[in-house]
Amino acid sequence: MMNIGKAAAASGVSAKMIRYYESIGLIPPARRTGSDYRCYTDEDVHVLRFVRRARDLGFAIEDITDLLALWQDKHRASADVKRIAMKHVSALERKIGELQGMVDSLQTLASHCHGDERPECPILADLNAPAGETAARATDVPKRRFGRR
Amino acid sequence: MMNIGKAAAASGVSAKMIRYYESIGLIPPARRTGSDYRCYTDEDVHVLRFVRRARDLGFAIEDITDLLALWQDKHRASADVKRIAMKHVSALERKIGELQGMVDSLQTLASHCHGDERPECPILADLNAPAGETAARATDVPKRRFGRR
DNA sequence: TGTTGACCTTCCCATCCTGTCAAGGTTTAA
DNA sequence: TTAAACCTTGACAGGATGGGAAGGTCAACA
Repeated sequence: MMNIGKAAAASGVSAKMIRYYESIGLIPPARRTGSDYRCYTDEDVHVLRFVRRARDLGFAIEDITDLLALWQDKHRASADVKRIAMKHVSALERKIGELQGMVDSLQTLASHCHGDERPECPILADLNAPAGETAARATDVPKRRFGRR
Repeated sequence: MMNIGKAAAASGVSAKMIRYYESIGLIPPARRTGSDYRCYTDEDVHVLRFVRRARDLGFAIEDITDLLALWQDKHRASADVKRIAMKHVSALERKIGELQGMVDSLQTLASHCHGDERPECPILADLNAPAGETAARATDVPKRRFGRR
């Protein structure tokens, strides 16, 4: 049995986030001591580490809820886990594609920019351009920018 | 001269966001009619389109502030523009690397997962693993997940 | 002229995850 | 006993965007 600070250090999840995960129901409410301190078992820490690792892999909280349930279900089908993972991989790849499209556009533009003290600049010229007439747009990706998750 | 709705349609920036950009000082306060309606010139719309395109390229509002200033500065040095753009490219590439690391880890794990009705699952086993002992971690990237920009 | 519907205004709330800070209670070690 | 190091809840911020409520304005049509 340990305090939230110990559990945070042991799991790699900050005390703040542990309380947050509890508040949104991702993890069950912690047991409390007489003075209302949360206390955690090694098993609780195990759960927190699971959550931490899943976050590091970029899973959304919602997915983690599902993964946790499967993790604790001894009769789960691995297909269910795999499906969640592969759906996430698709989302990641879509985002990578968006970002790569931005990189490509910018590099195309920058390659034509002198980058000296003169004011002429194809990068600004492109930003300037009425939609559709822009030079660099091999990869037409925009819309939602970074992950909203 | 047009209302905010027209300006939004003409620029591709929602009325909501036009007001927001004004509130944070990215664009100057719009002129108003007698009844306090904002009104915009074609030139104003031109600015909004510039902002829109820059957002599509993933630039943060802060960068766009700088780009707008350079755009309007006839004596700018193209090097200044290029520097902002390349800094942004670096940030994008770092993010791409992070996401790609997640994808690689997940695909490694998934490739060893039967994905059938049996419960054994290396994906869960990895999430389960005490930090450091995990199988898939050729690309050690995690930490900050999606773009916080 | 009156009504209707499509605009516009401001202000507040929510998202998503995380950090920081404040005010106050508890525990522990010196 | 006191000070340090914990813990508690609650509030606020941030980045960019959407949603909605309550109320004012304008244009077209009967």
